[in-house]
Amino acid sequence: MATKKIPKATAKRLPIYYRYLSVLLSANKRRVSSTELSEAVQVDSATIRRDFSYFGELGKRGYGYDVESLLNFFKGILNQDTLTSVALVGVGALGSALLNYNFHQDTNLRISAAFDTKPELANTVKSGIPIYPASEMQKQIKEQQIDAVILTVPSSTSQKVADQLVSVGVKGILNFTPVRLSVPKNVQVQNIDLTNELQTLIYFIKNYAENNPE
Amino acid sequence: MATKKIPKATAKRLPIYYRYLSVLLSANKRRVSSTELSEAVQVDSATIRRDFSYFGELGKRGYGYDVESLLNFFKGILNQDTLTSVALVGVGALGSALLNYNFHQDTNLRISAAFDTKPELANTVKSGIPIYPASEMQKQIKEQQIDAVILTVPSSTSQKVADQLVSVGVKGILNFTPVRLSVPKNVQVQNIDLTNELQTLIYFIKNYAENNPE
DNA sequence: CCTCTATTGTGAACACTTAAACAAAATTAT
DNA sequence: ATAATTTTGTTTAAGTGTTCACAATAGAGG
Repeated sequence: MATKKIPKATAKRLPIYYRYLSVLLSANKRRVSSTELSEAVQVDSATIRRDFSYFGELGKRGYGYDVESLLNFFKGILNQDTLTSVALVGVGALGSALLNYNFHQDTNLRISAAFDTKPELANTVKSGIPIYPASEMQKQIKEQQIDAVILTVPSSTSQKVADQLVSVGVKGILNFTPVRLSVPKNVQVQNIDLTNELQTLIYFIKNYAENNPE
Repeated sequence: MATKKIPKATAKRLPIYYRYLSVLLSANKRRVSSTELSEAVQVDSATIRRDFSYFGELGKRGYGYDVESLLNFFKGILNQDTLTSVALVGVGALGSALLNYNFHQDTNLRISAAFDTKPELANTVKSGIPIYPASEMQKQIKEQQIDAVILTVPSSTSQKVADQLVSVGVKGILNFTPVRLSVPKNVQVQNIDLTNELQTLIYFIKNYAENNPE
């Protein structure tokens, strides 16, 4: 394991830091303090320093952090020095939008294959990504050694598809279906439930008017 | 304010409970225990009981919870007894997919208007939702008294658009752009950063693999 | 009726997360 | 060179969230 146990809350903020550091580097900023970072990413400066400290002493007292070396450090932590290929399963409206989404612009991530059951989509190319028939899903995922998949199939089939993916070695699923997938403990699931997010937002509007959650 | 202070973590789980209770009711289940719920939604049963207890004593000892009355109770809590209209700003690939997404199927939420700067989209209808030119955004939002907005514009304009929305009384933004919006404290922002989610998933795969297949 | 069983609701312990505060250390100014 | 300033890294404390464990209690079965 590359690093020792980083708190989950910290891990979830790493991409936020990474992105903002890229912005700073593009703007030719040499150094940055935790206070400056704090304003931009809206995380308390003490939390930022604490987060960084899990990885060692990355800054200099009285100076701050060197943008370029910090960015390079996180590049390693976030596996951004090698290209990671992911697959997308379910080329409906949302799936198509994600095929078109430029993950590769900000990160060293790309969707290298998509799968769908609709015969008319089989063996076509969308946003530069080949779409294979569902029947080839397991074979392709094994061959391409893909271990992360974006799941945008209908809810009714999501558990079945997840089982198939797990059986060919997929280790992580970005699950856009509202179903709470049941998978082995060594498989990571990240849920993005759009309806829930919207419902939660409305709830917060009505009930937390004074505060600023998240 | 409808309810006393509900912990944020609890609030975020309410839509999950709500959805599963709907499923149970459709399946004509009369009663459910926290243990059963726990398996379905993958939240510890004690956590479920604690969550419910913030709203009072909703269950019966030795029996569990009555599905229908619990569902109706949460329906009120989650403002599901009245229709809530939201707007969508930015009809690109992702915006279009969300216009097509059937929020109204599971919830009493619908997108009632969309806005975009592209002249060719102005005054057209997509997935049954009217698209207005950006110039009419503030007027329409005021007139329709919309207080929640889905933001799917390019990053470069997101803060500017957010400011415009806030100035006409928008109280909540579901922000799909990677920019951390700066808004007054009484405005809620819920961020969905697709790149971050994918990056975090990859990080978890590499660093939190427990290697305990079931 | 009484006994047995199931399951809640919650006090208390534990775990995780955030943030205040400040000594230590490096930079910057004089 | 020295003093003033800045800003880190970390100690400590407070705040949030989760889970255990069990008394309290409702329902079911004699």
